[in-house]
Amino acid sequence: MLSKKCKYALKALEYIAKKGNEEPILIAEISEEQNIPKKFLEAILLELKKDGILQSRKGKYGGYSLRQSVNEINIGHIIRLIDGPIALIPCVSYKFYEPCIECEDESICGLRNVVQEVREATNRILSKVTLADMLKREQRLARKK
Amino acid sequence: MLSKKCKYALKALEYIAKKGNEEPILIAEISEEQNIPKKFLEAILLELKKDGILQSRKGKYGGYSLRQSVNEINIGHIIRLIDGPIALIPCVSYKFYEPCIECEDESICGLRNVVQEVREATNRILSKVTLADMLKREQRLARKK
DNA sequence: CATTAATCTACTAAATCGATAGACTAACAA
DNA sequence: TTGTTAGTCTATCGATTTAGTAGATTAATG
Repeated sequence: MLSKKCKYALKALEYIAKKGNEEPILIAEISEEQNIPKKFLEAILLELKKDGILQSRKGKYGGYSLRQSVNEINIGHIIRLIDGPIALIPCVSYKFYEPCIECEDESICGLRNVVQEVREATNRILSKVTLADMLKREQRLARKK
Repeated sequence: MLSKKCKYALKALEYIAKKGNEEPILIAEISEEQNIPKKFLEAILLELKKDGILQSRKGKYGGYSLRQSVNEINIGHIIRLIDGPIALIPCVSYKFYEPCIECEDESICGLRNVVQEVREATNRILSKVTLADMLKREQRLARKK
């Protein structure tokens, strides 16, 4: 399950993306509009900045804005950044690979074999979806109503 | 990520399945052979029993055995039983559905739309894989080596 | 230099995870 | 009918993670 932190991150990114890139947006504004605890949001935005997704300016007329384009920002990447591995077991994860302690020989592990398939399927989807896509989906869904 | 508990559950089931269904198997034996803390394993097997997957007998010649056939025991079901939802957000889960508090209208949520796709893909795989399949995969992988 | 707004450090409450201890109960056998 | 065996139930515990708060600090602007 995605953590609240991760959902907050995605909502904040959506909010910033929707407002366009003219001028920086205040943490306080995002916090109020999206109902995210301000102090918590600060930490989240900072993480996104450190990863190069956002940029910020201090002081008056300061705030946050996108550093990457909405087409570059990948949803799977955000999830991994905030929540860590998406894979169900670490021994099938590319980005967070770790051998299972309990497993003597992962090359013959049946569970690993199954979970690897799940991982591939998940990745096939997530690797393609960007922030721009998510916004498009939102518009499409709204039109359908 | 799957919890240790869940991996223990799957390993225990594999162990019981491999030994065949002649006579009940002791918690102590599974614990030693699979390196699972005994007391922890007790709780796990009990859960599997309460769900109807295992059966048990107390006292001498007692122990645990499969109640369902290896073809009936679905891996996704075990994961959901022990760890809860597999879906990345509760609002796309069939078994553990819950609306997102922060979301006003889930029918137009872009994230939900993406995660729903992931869920479908995951489910397509997991709904087909049984304990028997996992054992077969193991044998196939071992032969390939 | 005052104001504004992001950044940094530190802390806390609650929940979850992994595990353990010990009393209790059912099955069997002598 | 009593001792032994082995699963069941209740309770607790330490460590870690999650969600959130408080307050001091730093940088940009006017």
